[in-house]
Amino acid sequence: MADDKKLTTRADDFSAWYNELVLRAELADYSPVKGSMVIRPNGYGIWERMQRALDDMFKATGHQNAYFPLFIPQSFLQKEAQHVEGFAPETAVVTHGGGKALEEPLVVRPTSETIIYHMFAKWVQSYRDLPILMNQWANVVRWEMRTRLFLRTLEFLWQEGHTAHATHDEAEAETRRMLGVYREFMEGWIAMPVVTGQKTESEKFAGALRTYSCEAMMQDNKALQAGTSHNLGQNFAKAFDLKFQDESGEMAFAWNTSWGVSTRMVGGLIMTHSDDNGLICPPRLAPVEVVLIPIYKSDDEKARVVEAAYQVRDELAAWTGRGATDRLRVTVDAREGIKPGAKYYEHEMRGIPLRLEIGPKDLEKGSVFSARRDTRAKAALPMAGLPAAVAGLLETIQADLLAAATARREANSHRNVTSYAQFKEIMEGPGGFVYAGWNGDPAVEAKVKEETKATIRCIPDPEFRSAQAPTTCLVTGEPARHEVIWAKAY
RNA sequence: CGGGGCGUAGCUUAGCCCGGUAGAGCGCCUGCUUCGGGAGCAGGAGGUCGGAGGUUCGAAUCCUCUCGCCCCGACCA
Repeated sequence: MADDKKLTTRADDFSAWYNELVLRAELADYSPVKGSMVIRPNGYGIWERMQRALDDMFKATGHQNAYFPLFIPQSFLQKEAQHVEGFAPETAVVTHGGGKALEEPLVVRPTSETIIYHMFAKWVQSYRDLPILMNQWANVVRWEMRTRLFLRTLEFLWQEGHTAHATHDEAEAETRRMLGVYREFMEGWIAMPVVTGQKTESEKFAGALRTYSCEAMMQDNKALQAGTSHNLGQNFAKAFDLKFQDESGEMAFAWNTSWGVSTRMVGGLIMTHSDDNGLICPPRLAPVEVVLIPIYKSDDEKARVVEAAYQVRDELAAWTGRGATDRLRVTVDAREGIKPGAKYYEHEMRGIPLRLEIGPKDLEKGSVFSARRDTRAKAALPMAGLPAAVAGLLETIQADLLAAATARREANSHRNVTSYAQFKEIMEGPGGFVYAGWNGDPAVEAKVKEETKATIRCIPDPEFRSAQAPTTCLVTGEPARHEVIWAKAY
């Protein structure tokens, strides 16, 4: 068997495995422009399902979609000091249009705070105009030096929520609410467990008061920041003159929040679940949940089996037990000239959660043969009541993926690390999340990053903290101000 | 931008050191036999050897320049 049919294994070279998987599962491909990628239908289908689920959740929490322009006057970016410092180095700038030099260059948005709060300022006069709860689905451009399919590309797709409130507390509640929405989505749909928490000063968003994030652990034990939610305070409101008259007639600056998740989550999905045979996609996000493969020898068998396969497909697709709008997503792979085994490998590479085989023996027994993508467990399923059984199996797969990923994360989380030497050993060896005390000094973060490449991923929310809070700083031995999570990150 | 690899058919690559008819595997097309874990046989299509210049009777191969890609680092969702 030719080696080029197999992926590089995760154990051999995680990075090569990831790249090969993305290309071979036809999720994405390199484009002619360095650092940009084409998202192919298999990958875009996952993104579309992510969008739909998130969009429903945003609407359910009172947000409306809008769309703001791609081009932002360069001067806008400069109005908030932290913001320009953070983003100016990585912007693409348009200097010419229609064959002429522009009077003012236009920045291709790296994020849209500036233009959105400029517009909000036009729309808000009174406290009665607040809150504004808005979201947009858009592409943004950040001129990154080193890129990686889905994880970091020059251009990427995301959503950015932007809100304006009358009070700090309301903005803070919104910031936390949306972080919770992200967590619910990541765990419920991507089956990717996350630790939520607050970013340190050095890791927070440029221009924010506070940044919260969802941190996931990939199979190489590195952390992936999968989503962020920012309490922007009044920083942008002051920069863009976003003011309102409050109930007592006083003028006040609004309080803003912004929050975003991107196509990077597709990379997170891949690196959370997949194996050396290819993609493992959680059923709820899989464009195709079930593939049916007819198996036959003679022409006579073929006719019967293929017909039965299409009947089963129709029966599954017509089933409304999951709700009328959430039908089972099923296809039949009746291609001729390709042996069943070859089809198995192909669908496994592409991550279809459940395979059903239908052959003469199954027809005789009134059953179909099922094979799970995640565990590769196989079992016969009776034809009677098949839709409910399939739906149940898919739910089991979804739940098992989350459980397995959570168990893996916990197995690679270290909670009783008290010496810096021990910490270094972990970071040089297996890696993972290290929960430890920190004295709150940014210089310590910088030193540890320099020496081990690990950074503070977050100050975890209470539910993630250790039963016994660490009392001393991992590095200096001084009293700890926070328990933090250290890890190498993407 | 620094370090390390690499550009030969759609993909993976041999050939390069030592210049002399561009080869293989996979994939693709046609036909027959196959079909419950990557099928076999027969026939076939597919190449400006990344690009430009130079050396030479002759360059995939030697020299110079150049473009691009991947990996590692600094930066980041």
